[in-house]
Amino acid sequence: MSDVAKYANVSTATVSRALQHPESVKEETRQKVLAAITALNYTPNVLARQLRRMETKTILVVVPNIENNVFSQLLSGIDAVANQKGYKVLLGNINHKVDKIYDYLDHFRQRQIDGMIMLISDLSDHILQDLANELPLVITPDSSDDAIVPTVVVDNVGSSQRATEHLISLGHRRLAHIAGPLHLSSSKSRLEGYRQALHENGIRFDHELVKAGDFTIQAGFKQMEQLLLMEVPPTAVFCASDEIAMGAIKRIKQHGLKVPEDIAIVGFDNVKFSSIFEPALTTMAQPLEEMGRQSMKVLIDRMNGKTLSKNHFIYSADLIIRESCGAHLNKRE
Amino acid sequence: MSDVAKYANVSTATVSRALQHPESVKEETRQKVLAAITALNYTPNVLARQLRRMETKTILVVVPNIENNVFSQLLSGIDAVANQKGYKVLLGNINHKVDKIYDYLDHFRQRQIDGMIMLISDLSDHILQDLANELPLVITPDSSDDAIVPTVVVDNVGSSQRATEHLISLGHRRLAHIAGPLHLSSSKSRLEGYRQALHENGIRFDHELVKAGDFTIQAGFKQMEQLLLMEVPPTAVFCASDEIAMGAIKRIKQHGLKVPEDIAIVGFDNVKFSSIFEPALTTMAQPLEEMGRQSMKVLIDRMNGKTLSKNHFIYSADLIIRESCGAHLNKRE
DNA sequence: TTGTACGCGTTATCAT
DNA sequence: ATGATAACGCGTACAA
Repeated sequence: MSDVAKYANVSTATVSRALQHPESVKEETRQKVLAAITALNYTPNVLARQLRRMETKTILVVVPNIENNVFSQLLSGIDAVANQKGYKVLLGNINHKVDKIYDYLDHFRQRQIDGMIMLISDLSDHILQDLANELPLVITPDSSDDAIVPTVVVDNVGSSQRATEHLISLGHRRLAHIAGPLHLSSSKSRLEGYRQALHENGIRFDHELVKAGDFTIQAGFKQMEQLLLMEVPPTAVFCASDEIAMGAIKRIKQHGLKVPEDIAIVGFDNVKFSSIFEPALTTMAQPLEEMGRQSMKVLIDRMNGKTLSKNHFIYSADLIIRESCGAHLNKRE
Repeated sequence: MSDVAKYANVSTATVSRALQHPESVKEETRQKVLAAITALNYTPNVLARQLRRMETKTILVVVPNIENNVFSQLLSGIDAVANQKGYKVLLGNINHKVDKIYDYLDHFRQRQIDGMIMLISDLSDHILQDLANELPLVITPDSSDDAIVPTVVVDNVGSSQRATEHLISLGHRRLAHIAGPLHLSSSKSRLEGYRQALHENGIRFDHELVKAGDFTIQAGFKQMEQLLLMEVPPTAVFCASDEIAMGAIKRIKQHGLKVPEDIAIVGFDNVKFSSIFEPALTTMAQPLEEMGRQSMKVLIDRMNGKTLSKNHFIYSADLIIRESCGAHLNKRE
């Protein structure tokens, strides 16, 4: 930079200004500086700038597992607006080991990041709160409703209620639910939506018909097995994720039954493969990429010190009717 | 840091030494410093350290599209060893827009990254070469064989040959190939493997039986359509990716034919969903996570200035036999 | 073994 | 509108 200054016959301060606050510099000198810069092929040292400004223009995204399509879609949205706004995104794949979050927290303590988006909610509320007091933080897509931390979520209760009601409208009265890990609030909310749908339609809630595991294919397979063992198995199952739904369907087929003829299924997420699965999954589509974008936008506002009028952004999921629910067949009476 | 120094009655230099070169400091003073550090709850400012050392301990991973399971698996492996070795990984999702790579190159010019792993090979060889001269660079999993840049790849030719030979061994003589984008060397190599398998088994290579698109389900669907239109359609298809295979199978079913009875299919990648697809995909499994790990290891060596005896690391893919190839049925004669 | 002092490349403050 | 200078926090050459 001092070379540039010399070459342009100005001080380093002016060079800096020409780049940072072009309006505060005479057009003529600005041109001189610019010329010098290209002549010497100078690029600013961002490290020094960061040290001076105490900011990194970098955010950290903590993700439970990149290989899950849900998270990669969110990540994709986050990355898109981050780039557009000049932020870099640091990947924090904790691979389901919650403890690893603490390692990443050091990044912040050492001022290596300006903010953070968490794609996981396993942390207790007060830890999150402490964190949020220290640095700009946004949580998505799973968060308890009463969090004071800004969140971007889908209306899990309402969406699940609609999914369940769709099955009810198809004539089902004996509906099961395969939930995700019940310590996650999204799982709890989806269960709650299922329960409300039953309630409003005068169907008794039965504990036996609710199984919980994690969000994987394997869990769906295993929980469905339990359901099939019942004296009177359900005629429809609302699954808390598409992967669960796929696992469940696989198990049903193995049992010699058909989906949706014998048992109807609705999933959640609208994961990429849900449309080519057989039968194609009826599912609740979360606008994941959009939610990722919004998370980043909220975070940026936060980092810029804007006090937001709104802290929680709630999206609604779309019911995508395909084959696994049986809506395309004759309705039952 | 100066606070720590004061608290411990030493100079800042000693504090620094106590942390960087513990052996060059008396045990007693080291303890004093450590005590002061915990007492004041001091954490070093990494930015300043980086400025001083001119290194960031950060690498950039350029990925064509995070939502693709192949890349997220690689990323997962990269991230794992990066963390372990104290590196941060910056995500560069270019979303198939090759031009965006140039934006990321600025990160390097501005010394924001120490090295780079590219999960894409669309760049011409000499651009890559130029890049590699400027900074540590590793390319995976798609790269031309003659690249001077370090690469971590799968043996595409050999693997594809084995995949094709598997179909031949099942009695097929009229085999088609649906390739990926032919400007990618991995696509070219897979086509070459297919060709060699035919050649070595005395089967004439027929241009008509080779279709190319990209690696997506949609492409597989579309290319299979062409194949089905032929007067004598193939009895087996080797697909350059699992997604292509899924699309192709979908089209075949729509046509009223069965897989593998009427047409046998082999895919490539062993993507997560390939095992629950119906029929379950026979495919070539790349050790993607391991390849990601290896890429990061090679990059670290590079960044440490080690001259590697070996620049190209070639993994072999495993043939995973499931249902889509028909091996579980009676063999044809 | 430890302290002094400089420099890494910027940017902000204060003068001019 | 511009220049001189201090400061960001650390690591290291040199001196002691």
